[in-house]
Amino acid sequence: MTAPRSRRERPAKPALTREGIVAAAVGIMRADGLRKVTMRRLAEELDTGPASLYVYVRNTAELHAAVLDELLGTVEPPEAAGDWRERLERVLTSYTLVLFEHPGLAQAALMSRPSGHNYLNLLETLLALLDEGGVPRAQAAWGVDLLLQHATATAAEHSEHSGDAQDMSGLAAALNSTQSHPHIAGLATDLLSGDPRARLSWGFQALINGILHTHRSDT
Amino acid sequence: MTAPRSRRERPAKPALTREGIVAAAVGIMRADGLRKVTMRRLAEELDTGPASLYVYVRNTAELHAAVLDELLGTVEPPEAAGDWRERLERVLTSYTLVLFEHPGLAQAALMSRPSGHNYLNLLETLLALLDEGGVPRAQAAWGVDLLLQHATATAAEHSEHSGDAQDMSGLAAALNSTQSHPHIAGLATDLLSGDPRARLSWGFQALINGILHTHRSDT
DNA sequence: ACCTGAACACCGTTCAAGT
DNA sequence: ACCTGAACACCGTTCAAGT
Repeated sequence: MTAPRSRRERPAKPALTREGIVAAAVGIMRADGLRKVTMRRLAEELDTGPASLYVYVRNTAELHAAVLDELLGTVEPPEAAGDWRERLERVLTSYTLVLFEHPGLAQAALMSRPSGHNYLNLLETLLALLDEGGVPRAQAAWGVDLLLQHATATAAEHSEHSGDAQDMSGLAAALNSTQSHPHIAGLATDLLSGDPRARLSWGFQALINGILHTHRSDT
Repeated sequence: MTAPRSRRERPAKPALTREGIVAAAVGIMRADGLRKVTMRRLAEELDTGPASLYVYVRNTAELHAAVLDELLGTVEPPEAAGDWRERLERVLTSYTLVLFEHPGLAQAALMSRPSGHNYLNLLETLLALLDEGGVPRAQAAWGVDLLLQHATATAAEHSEHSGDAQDMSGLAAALNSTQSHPHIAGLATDLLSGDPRARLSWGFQALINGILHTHRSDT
């Protein structure tokens, strides 16, 4: 007979598992942001020391990668409605919006060549849509990277725009200096122009058009 | 008469200036990589305490941005030879190669909406080339961001590919699972295929084609 | 004004030692 | 095997106090 567990030990200190660790990491991220997802904070949450985590996780980068893949599970699958371009843009937009909430993860995604389960599903979905659109295989293979890179980088850019006046000063100065930077000055309004959603959408369309119409001379 | 400086004080502890600080930071980066460019290490190099640097630099992010702009001074200006597309690709490739040496800076560039002097010169150059190519102004304004984002993100991806077997395992598994991920499996070779220079070049061409042929419906 | 010592509040990772 | 205490080697940033 095993010793009866006292009901007083509230969280009952569950045994460490990789799943439990990743779940706790996701929890911390949702509560306090990715920056607080550190080995030490995570260990504290799990009522142990940081060294214990290294049995299940190689390092902080791998931990962040695992958290990323978890989040990727919430990307919406493509609806049946619309042609392939519309559906492609919708999936990519959903992916981008998921990362928008956690720009730190987008940074991690950029660096880690993700290979998690949910990431692979997303990749498969995108390739299927490109195939449906009749995009030549060689172009689709390289093009899908372009699409994901744009989405990921756009989300990563959304980090703490720490910039106050400092940020503006450089570009603003150039915008007014018709002398030294005529083209920048001439496009003043448009360079900074507005609606991020419209920009993102145009970006995807430009990318799709480019992928569709740019042959790979090496094949 | 000022006190004669002893010849023995070799580096003579030069007075702190923003320029001197940034120069020292660049030196550390070239010697030991961006990761070692920390306030504390920099202070040590300048024979002072970290607190002193905050008179000249708001924080670490701003320091990295300054180092980035310094490096951007080494991007090669466009040659006269070739049509606008070739010259555009050459400038962008030069920019990418400069960042390849220091992926950490590419990461910084992605996040910081650079606004340094050398960055603005680069932006002006790119816009001039797009204008020469007859790219409609509205498309050029948004397109230039797409081009720089691709270059920057590609360089940023070049960070420590810490991945050994771990990295491969996920994608490799999918490549073989014709069942669950037929499109990935079908493109196995091409998804990972080779020459980064060829990929980068094709990427720029696809981007240029897309920018050229994708109207902005909001104008 | 400029500079600094010292402190506050953290990090990742390793390793010998325990169970 | 799994887990841990303790240590090693660092971080960024602030602030009261000095010159």
